[in-house]
Amino acid sequence: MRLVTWNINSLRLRLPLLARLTSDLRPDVVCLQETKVPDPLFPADDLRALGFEHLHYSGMKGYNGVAILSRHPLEPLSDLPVWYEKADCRHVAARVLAPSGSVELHDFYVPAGGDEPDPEANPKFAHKLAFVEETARWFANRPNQRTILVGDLNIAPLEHDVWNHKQLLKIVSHTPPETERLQTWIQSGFVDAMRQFVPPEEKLYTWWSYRNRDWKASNRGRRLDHVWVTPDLLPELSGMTIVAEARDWPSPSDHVPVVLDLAE
DNA sequence: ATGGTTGGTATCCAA
Repeated sequence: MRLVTWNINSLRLRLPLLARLTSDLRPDVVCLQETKVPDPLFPADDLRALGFEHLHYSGMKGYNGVAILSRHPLEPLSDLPVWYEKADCRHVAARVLAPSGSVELHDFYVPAGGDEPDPEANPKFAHKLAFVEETARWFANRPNQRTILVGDLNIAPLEHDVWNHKQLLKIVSHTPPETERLQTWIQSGFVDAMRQFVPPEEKLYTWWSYRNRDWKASNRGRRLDHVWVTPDLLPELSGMTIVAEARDWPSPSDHVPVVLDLAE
């Protein structure tokens, strides 16, 4: 099974890029974040035309929004918590009935957290910290088996998940309060699937800001997008690819797709 | 220290 996670930053605007990704890589399942489309306007017909017959999504006007697109049948998980008492379309989950064995799949879009890394002064940062605490607690209190958690978690946890560790310690996405909480979350039952393929001492990015004139030349990236799996799935992992060239596609997202291959 | 760009929606907010 080939799984992709991608913060697409407007699904409707980037449907042609999703079509390109689909024809280039033939994913079985695609998890999207920042779809920015309310459910009644979700482009389901376009996605079915790309081969994704099974769709599960949660979107709202203007912001956020997550979606799972699948060639295999989905059984949505309908009783998910409302994180931070805000129904703001940051989490969907479903059981994927793949021929190689079904898996439980969670697709997250964690709050970005604003600019000021102080929960007292910045309510967005307080929201982000609380969101990660709540999700960590929830996963710690349930059995996690054959489960995959993906998404834009908006935190780069390791030193080499950012272009300059020391400089970014005070920048939201790489501050200790965030990386510590992410650590607690992953320890609720997961392992970092991307780092199974690339050692922690190697730089690894999935996002490059729009604000750099030449993203490739400056290469000031961060690994904000993640793929976690429960340890029982480790023997089935067969490959991981960051589709960095997508950052140069016409009208790109600032995030690039991450591909995980699981054995047939 | 500052500003740089993009998308959705409405002329500003969020990232």
